[in-house]
Amino acid sequence: MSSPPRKNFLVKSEPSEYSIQQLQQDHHQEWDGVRNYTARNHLNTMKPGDKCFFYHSSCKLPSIVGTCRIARAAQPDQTAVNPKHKNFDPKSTESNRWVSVLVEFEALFETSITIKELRMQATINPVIANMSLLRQSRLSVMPVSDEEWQAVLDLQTRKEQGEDLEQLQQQIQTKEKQRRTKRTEKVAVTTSTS
DNA sequence: GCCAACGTTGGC
DNA sequence: GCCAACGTTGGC
Repeated sequence: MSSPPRKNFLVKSEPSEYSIQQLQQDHHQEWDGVRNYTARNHLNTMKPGDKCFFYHSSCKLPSIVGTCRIARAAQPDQTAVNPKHKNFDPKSTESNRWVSVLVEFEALFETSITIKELRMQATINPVIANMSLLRQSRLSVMPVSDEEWQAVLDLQTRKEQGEDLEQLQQQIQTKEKQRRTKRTEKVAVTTSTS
């Protein structure tokens, strides 16, 4: 019996709250405190072995900074029904509606991929452009397709090998601008000679 | 600190 | 079920 195909996700955390460096030290961490239905639904689809990009949000350089694995499927989020916990949800005390998963450290990227780089790449790569991270900026737990997963890893490898992802994009933009200018000039000439 | 893009709440 | 008001997220 073969195991179901691995799925990919992206989880966000403010590094001032909980960073990937902290996860690297802890090895495992209960991913609790998610209080959004869409994000929760994604938590519920997670299975042990699934992979996640770890994203640092609300910081100097918002970036995909590494990866982690799902170590345990979703179970009721105990912090939601604990009145003393900062993530206590008063409306959850009767029937806890929130869940948490257990994540396990996998890798810290040598070079992070910033949201800025992703947005630049999005203009030339439709796979990147379609990522939930760019389309639903407020979602904290989201699926990542195999294609998207690979595209980000490819970017990461290229950056690690010294390629300037923003520089490349600027060159392309300059070329496009030149093409547009040429076209405009051509039109201008055609118009003036007619 | 600003603001856009949402998600949630509650009156009707 | 609609929608206005309000709250939150997160990039900049």
